[in-house]
Amino acid sequence: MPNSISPPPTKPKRERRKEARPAELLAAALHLFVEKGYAATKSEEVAKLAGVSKGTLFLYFSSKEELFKAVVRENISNRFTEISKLWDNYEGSSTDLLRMGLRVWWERIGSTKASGITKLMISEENNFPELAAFYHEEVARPIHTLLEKVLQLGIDKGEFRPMDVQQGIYLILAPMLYLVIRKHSPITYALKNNPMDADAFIKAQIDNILYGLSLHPPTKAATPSP
Amino acid sequence: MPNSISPPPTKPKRERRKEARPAELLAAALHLFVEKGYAATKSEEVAKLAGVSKGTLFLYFSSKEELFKAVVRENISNRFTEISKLWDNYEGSSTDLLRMGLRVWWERIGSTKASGITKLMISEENNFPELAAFYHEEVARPIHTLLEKVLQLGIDKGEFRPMDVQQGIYLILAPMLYLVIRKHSPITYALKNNPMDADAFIKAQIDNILYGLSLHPPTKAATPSP
Amino acid sequence: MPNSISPPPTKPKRERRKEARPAELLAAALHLFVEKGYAATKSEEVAKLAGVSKGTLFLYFSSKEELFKAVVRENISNRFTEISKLWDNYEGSSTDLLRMGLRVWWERIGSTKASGITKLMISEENNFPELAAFYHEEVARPIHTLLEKVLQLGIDKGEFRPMDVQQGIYLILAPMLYLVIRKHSPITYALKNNPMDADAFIKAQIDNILYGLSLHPPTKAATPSP
Amino acid sequence: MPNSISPPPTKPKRERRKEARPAELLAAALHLFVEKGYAATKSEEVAKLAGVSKGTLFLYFSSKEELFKAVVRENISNRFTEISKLWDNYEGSSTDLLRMGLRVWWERIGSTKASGITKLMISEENNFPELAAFYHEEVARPIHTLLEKVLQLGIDKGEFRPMDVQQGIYLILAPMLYLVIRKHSPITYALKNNPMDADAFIKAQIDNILYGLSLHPPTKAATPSP
DNA sequence: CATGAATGAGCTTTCATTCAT
DNA sequence: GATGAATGAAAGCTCATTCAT
Repeated sequence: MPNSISPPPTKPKRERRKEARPAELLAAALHLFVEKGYAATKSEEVAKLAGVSKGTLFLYFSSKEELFKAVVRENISNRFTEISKLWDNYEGSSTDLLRMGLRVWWERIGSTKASGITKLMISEENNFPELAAFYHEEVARPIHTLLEKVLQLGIDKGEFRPMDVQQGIYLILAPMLYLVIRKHSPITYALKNNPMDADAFIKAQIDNILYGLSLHPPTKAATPSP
Repeated sequence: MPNSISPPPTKPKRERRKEARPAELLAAALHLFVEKGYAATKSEEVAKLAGVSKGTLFLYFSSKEELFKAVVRENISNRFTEISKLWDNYEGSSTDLLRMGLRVWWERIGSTKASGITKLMISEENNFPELAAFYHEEVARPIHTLLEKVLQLGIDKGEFRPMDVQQGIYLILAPMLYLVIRKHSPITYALKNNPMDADAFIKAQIDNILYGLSLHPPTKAATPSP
Repeated sequence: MPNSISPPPTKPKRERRKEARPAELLAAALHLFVEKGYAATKSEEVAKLAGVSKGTLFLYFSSKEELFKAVVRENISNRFTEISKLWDNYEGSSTDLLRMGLRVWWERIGSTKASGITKLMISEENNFPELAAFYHEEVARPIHTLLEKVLQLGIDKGEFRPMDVQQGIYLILAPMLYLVIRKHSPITYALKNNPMDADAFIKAQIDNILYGLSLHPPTKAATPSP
Repeated sequence: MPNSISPPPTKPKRERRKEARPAELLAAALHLFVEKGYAATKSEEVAKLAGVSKGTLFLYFSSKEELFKAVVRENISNRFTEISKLWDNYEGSSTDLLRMGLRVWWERIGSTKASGITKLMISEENNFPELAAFYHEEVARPIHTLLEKVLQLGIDKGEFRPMDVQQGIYLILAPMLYLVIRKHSPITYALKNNPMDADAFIKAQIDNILYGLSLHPPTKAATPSP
């Protein structure tokens, strides 16, 4: 080591992306937290997966808890607001909005690692009440509000039957949560001979929901057309 | 506290209650595991909640892991077979069977602490693959089979429309899982101004499910009657 | 002791051997201590092997340490004094005395479990210095003294050559200790294709010792005659 | 303590000495294991004696058992092969080889802490059968083989009388083991007014052995010259 | 800034010992 | 006297966190 006479010649420029570090750590942490759970994920593993040393992790996040919180925060707000705009600006029928909306949700969030956050929150909400509150405020409530608006609009426009909107919301949320949980359940996947087909699932659920919500259910749509 | 007329019962330390211990420990463990998760529950806490010392816990369960497994097993198989008999012997219409079945499930399992097991398994399946397999075999699969039979029978009898039975099963499972998760989610409960009404939820879900499943949906049933 | 008012009424008939209990416990303890070592022997095991409960063990011995001490004491003094008489009263030649003495020692002590005590003391003397001192006083020193006398007598009688008696003692002790250690070494026994033949060993060692000790070694004796 | 002229060196906590740690820990462990036995030595003590914390110990040795094994291995194989070369390449008479060999053994191994390993193995072989097998294979057997060769050569060359070589080996091993055990027996040393003189002991033993082994024992050599 | 060796609080588990029955 | 269920101090080991380099 001391006998490297000449200084490392090739460009000390482009000082490797310092800015990227936190993002890499968050990505690694998301992956592992989702994969193994909070407690079973060792901070050293996260660092290694991010390609840095243990010490560096704590340089950017003062504790494992803070890292966890950052992971949750990171994977929630941003992506979501973007999507909700789609809903806000939609011009078509409420029926189409629901169909489109859930599909887009699945493509952009549900099918990605980010949806693992939901499972994480379910598991850890008791250990991170403050974070759960944050999640509730930033994710659960906005979704509720959004769906509420959509449903109310559909009712007002005469597309949907009059209903307890709250229950209508659950009608939509429940299957999506189910889908997310199954997606992140390796055992279920591994053991079942027929792993779940997310697209078919979503279609069937939407059909059913709309069938139930609509005043005069279009008989065709309700019948699954393979 | 003030109205404790009788003097403090001077609870005798070192009570010998060999028969009762395992059940007490399992109850305590179920409570804490559901409340805080597996990793965050310290074995000494479980012992204390069960009114015994740390050592006693290990007298009955050789390790924390074994305790966890016992908790899962204890709250599953027994209770479960009992219920599935109800379904098997049912004589009425498939529609009624579904209504009745889910209500009974809620009363006997869903609304009790035992349903916390489901949430536990979702959270910990990555850490206990072997146990997850057990759960899958003992619980998930039987439920699937049961629902499959019910749905197929309804289709054969002309009560339900022809459908992809697999998706029909999800139609039923998803809301029940959602209900269970919300039940064990203190934050959701605490924050919402309107905590969930399980009965209303179940009714609404069943109505919707049946509405979608049935050939000629009775328009009345589908309309929530407040 | 002072409060023994009435004299022991002499057997309220065959009251199942209360007197035997300590002896049984000591025997069990000796066996296990020798077999597995002090620390690796659990007091419950000792009790079980003695056919009593854990509590009973502590009824007779106030602690595991006391039990250990009792085991050592029990297996030392008694047996030994008996043997040393043989030596004291011997009338024949010193050569024969040595031959006979070691053989008897092997038969009565060396080949029995009691010799495990020696190995135990070697292992535990640091943890039980007081006991080691006792052992030294009760066993090691008397043996030394005995051998010293024998050797000195042989020298005085002109049977043995003049020598440093201390070294002469070691000449005798070393092989006997070696024999005892090997006897209690299961691994050595298990692995060797040719397990040790104690009689041959003793004979060879005595021959050698006597050959070295004697003034005019009989050339025949030195040659092993199978 | 009073004559420490220089001020307390203010030893820096948290020294980084990756290279040196294992050796320091092994030395500490050897000392304590030999001193107190395996079970009675707490891992924290070992760490403290090595000047590190408990955690550091487990950084280098995955368990107490592994530490023990490392201690045994460390103090055996290395040192041992080195010595056996001396024997292999020896050119002189078998008599001289034995004299020289045992002296060198004593200087390089017997008199050092490393010989405590032998005592350790005797004490712990029941608890570590696998390790005992290793020791047997790596140490006991090679020694046997070595001595066997030496004795057989001496016989073939006519230096030694014909004999049962196996017994001849014991003739040599027994006193050396005795010496090692006494060396590590503080009580024996403390209580005796005349602590053992290893050199005298070895000389006396060798003389005796050679006297017994040789065809025409030189009468002078047999007589101890003070 | 980055590293990774070092730390030690904290957790599981064991087992000698106690004591209600 | 016996028993064995209950106890809790003590030991091994983990891993988030620190800090010398």
